[in-house]
Amino acid sequence: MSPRPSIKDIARLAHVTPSTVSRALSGSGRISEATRQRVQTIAQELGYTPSVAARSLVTGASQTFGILAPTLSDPYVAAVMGGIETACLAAGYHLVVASTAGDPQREIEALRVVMGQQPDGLIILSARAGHAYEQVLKGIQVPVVFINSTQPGERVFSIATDNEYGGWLATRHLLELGHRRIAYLGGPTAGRSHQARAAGYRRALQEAGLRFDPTLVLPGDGSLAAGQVALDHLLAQDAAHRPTALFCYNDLSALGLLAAAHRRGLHLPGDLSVVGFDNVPYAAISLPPLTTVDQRKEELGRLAVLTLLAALRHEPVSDIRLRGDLIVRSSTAAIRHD
Amino acid sequence: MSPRPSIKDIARLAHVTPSTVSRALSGSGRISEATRQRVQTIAQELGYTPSVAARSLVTGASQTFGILAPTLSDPYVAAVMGGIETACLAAGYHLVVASTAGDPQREIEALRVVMGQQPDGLIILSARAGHAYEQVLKGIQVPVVFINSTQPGERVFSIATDNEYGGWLATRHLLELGHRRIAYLGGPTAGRSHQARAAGYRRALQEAGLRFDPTLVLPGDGSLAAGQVALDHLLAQDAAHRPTALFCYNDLSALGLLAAAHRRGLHLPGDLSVVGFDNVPYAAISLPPLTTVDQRKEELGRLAVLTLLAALRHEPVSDIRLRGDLIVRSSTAAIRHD
DNA sequence: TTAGGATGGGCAAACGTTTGCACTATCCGG
DNA sequence: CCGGATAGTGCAAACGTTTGCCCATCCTAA
Repeated sequence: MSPRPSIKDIARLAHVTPSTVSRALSGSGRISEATRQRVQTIAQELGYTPSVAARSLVTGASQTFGILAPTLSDPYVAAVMGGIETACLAAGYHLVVASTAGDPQREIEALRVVMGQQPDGLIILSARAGHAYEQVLKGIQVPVVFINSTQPGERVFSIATDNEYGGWLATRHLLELGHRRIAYLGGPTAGRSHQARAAGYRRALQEAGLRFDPTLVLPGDGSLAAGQVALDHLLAQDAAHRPTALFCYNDLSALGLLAAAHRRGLHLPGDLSVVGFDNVPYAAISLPPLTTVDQRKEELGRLAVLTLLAALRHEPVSDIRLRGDLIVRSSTAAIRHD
Repeated sequence: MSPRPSIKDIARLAHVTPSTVSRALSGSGRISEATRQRVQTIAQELGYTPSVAARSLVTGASQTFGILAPTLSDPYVAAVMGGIETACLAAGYHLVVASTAGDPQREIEALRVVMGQQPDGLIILSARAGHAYEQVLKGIQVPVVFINSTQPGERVFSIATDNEYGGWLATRHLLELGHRRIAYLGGPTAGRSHQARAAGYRRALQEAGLRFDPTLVLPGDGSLAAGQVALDHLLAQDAAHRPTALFCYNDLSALGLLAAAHRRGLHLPGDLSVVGFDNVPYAAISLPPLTTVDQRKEELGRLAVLTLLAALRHEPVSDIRLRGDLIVRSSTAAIRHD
């Protein structure tokens, strides 16, 4: 097993110096066509691949982006990663990933690990930013982009779903179907995304000339269980007062509610129209398939990479709010007039 | 924005040479306690992080594993990645990932990209191995481990779910519930995994003293649609002959069948017990929740890393077949005796 | 006192690449 | 026929680290 061929091996075989080989391979500099051909052929035959280590040592750029994510096994994260990966490959960048498991201690550790690779940029996926990052980020010289969270700092950018718009979109859809008593099942109360979605919900109601009724806002935490609890809550109300439609903070709680509704013999969307948020894979095959707001996850990832790329070229870049699309399925229907 | 501090900067401040700094930081070599302290303090203050590029250039090891996956957005891949990532971080290794999109052309490209980082090992997740990899793999000096597929070669290993066992497990569960007419909804006919699961199914039947009935094997391809088609197929048979239980190649087709069954008014598990394979996240919340064979995905990833680590230490390693667990939920029930 | 070992640290080479500079032909115009 | 531009290539330094080897210094024991 011979050691990997280096630029010197090629040089020897081609009867030129290493510098000529470098130029011939990179295409930069003035090189005769003949030499270029010869060198490239030999490189091919030897199965030469340049040493990134050596290259980045001298150029100072690693052609690598670092990714920090709470976990890789979550479908949402996975989808964003997919978008990141595709865009990176296209731009000739590599990806170094580390997961933080949501553990603040490991966040620091993961950041250290990733930075060790000297990435040219950093992408951070983290539900709750702040805290740990705040200080550490100051010591970082490369551009950073947060996905669906923000953080102040220079050379720090943000790509996020427009949650307010999404909430508005979902609610307007229900309004257009004729619903007037529309409830909102909330998410983690401290979360920005929950508040933004709630704000969109309220704006839509207001634009429709409806008064906001606080009793129609159900507490939740975005879990499956939250959906089931919420259903109990709804059924406890007397039928006359019961909302005819429900916008859920996310698909997970909406799906939990769907399952519970099914067990309780509630007919959807006849008895209740439900809209989720996220468009998780399962929403397409639930019973009934769930109307939801798609968080263009791949696009989030793609834009993050593009932002990094632009920042590296010192082009002016600004934060991006991405508007999702409403995916209408069968969990919503026009209100019954009976 | 000053350039990252190097070992030389520390050396200057500590009034020692770079070599001493290196030794003090790495803990190797004979260094006085006082010097070590001083150097480490200064390194800390400067926020020094070693240049992996320079280090791997001289040591020849990059402390990096390369991952090749068809995509990152698939939940199955994501789960395996999670296991890989955790194990890597624990071992102090980095992760460089590239996705192949299942495109043979891009597979080569991705492999080239990943190898460019000079990883110390390679993990390949690819449903269908062979083809593209066969030749390229020969030129690779580092150990390689395939997950859920195999490939001959030296320093090439394999970690795979024991599909035969899984098929046997699922079928035996149904047998223990009293079922005697048990159908199997197949997967992609060319796939090894499909054939192994089918083999397990047959072995279980045989052990129970039942004759294998080819008409109980339904063609499929592992898609949602396949499950729906399969249900039509089942309902077309006259009730007396209809199987009372069904083992599906994977959860996806099982879920497709569940949804179709629901639409057709079939009562599960009363009219039909269904077992899937994979334990996708959604299986836990389907209607009814799906009994399935768990593919210990995180464990697959973890073992892949461990195998690589062992191979790098030149310890003897062998391929691993991993046995999944049966997750009993509500889509299976004892046969009705009526 | 002195030889010998131990201890602490410096020197310099090496890893594989890139790139500014210098150098030699060759070519062109005058 | 000569001067200068230009094309093609070589030289050597530099990137940040690790590590084998050597050199002081100091301690210990005979």
